[in-house]
Amino acid sequence: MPRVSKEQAERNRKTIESTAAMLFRERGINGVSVADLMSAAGLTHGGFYGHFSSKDELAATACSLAFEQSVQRWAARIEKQPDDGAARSALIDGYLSARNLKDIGNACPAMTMAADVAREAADKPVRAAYAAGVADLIEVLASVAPSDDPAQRRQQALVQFSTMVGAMSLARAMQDEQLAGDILAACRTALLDKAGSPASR
Amino acid sequence: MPRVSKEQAERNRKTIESTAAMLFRERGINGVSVADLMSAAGLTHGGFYGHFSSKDELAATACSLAFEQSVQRWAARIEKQPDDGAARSALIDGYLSARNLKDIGNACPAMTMAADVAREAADKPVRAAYAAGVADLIEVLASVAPSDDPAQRRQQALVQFSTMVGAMSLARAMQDEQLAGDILAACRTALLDKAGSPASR
DNA sequence: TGTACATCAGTGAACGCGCGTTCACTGATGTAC
DNA sequence: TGTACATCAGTGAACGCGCGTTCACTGATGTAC
Repeated sequence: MPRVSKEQAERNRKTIESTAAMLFRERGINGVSVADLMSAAGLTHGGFYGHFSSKDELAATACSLAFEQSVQRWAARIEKQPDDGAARSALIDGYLSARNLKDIGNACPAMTMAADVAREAADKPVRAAYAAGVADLIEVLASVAPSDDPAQRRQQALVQFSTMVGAMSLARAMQDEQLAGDILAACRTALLDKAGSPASR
Repeated sequence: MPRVSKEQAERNRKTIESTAAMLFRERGINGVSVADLMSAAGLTHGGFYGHFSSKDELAATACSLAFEQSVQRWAARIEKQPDDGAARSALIDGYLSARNLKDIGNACPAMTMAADVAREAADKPVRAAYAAGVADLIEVLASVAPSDDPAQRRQQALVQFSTMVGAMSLARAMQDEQLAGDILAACRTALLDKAGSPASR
């Protein structure tokens, strides 16, 4: 059983990272023990420290990975749309969907990890990873914002992103309540109205 | 030292509740141990179970208390304003202030406790307390929303509240970063522009 | 009002448990010849 | 290519620690007379 090939070891490391990226979003960093995580990755807990020096280090790596996946998913979605207005609508619809609510493990880490990160010490590596990830997502959002002025596009992206993150945070805490659906629907309507360009609607 | 008067015991209970309402917002429910909490309240941990049957029960009570305080603070602020537009501006400015960011223990529980609550089991008492609290805050917000139609006022309140909660969640996770200030400023500008009635500006 | 005693709010040691992390060990992998 | 052996990825028991909760105890409070 022990001593696996270098290729397999590297695959195991990637599995641990992507498993962590999902579980940390679903249950929070402190809600997933190293033993839970390794078991979900099909390994035993002792091997963890052969790949990472601490759980904190993995938290930062997993956070970066989650943001990277989100950025790529957004970029792919934008590319499929005919123009910026349609791209904005697609991003908003995808973000505020009920499907996204039920699949927290793959949802936007800016929303799922905000509280975890806020309560970590300022020098913990996960904080830097989170801040960089948020900046990246905002940049993507700004790249398709309606204004012609770059500074104003960024303002629009900041507001739109805040609304999206807040709506999902609130909706998730309600869960089966009807209020969750109301929040998502109201924000979807408001953001689409404001974000849609004439060309896209 | 032991056996304190009934009045003192009741005061101790209130102290535990209000201390929990602050600490749970600051550090999260799981980030505060019963011993931490009781010590902050000037007592020892063993006495806790004379007041509450479990930490879960206190979490619900503390959550309700935090929302109650927020609702009352909002109501008091609204009463001081000449009209609904000014009231909206005052609420938005207060919510998205840097002062609020630095005083998480007294900040809006909808934002500080969202992730904690979302990860609790659906039948935990804190979830019901949170959902009820959010509904209350939204009602207050809707009572001063700009539209004449009640249904539309509620939509406006849902969107505005989502933006406020999202902006603070993101800003808090950034902390000393400049991006935190940018987010708050952008949302303040956007919400005030949209929310301000002609009478108030 | 004063005395005797039952009550019970608060104390602090102790419980079982799960956490992050360490470490001696195992045996397939990778390498030297 | 085949053999001998060093390496090291993964295992699982063990560590110290802090958690939520329990409980025997203490002594001021509250009450019966």
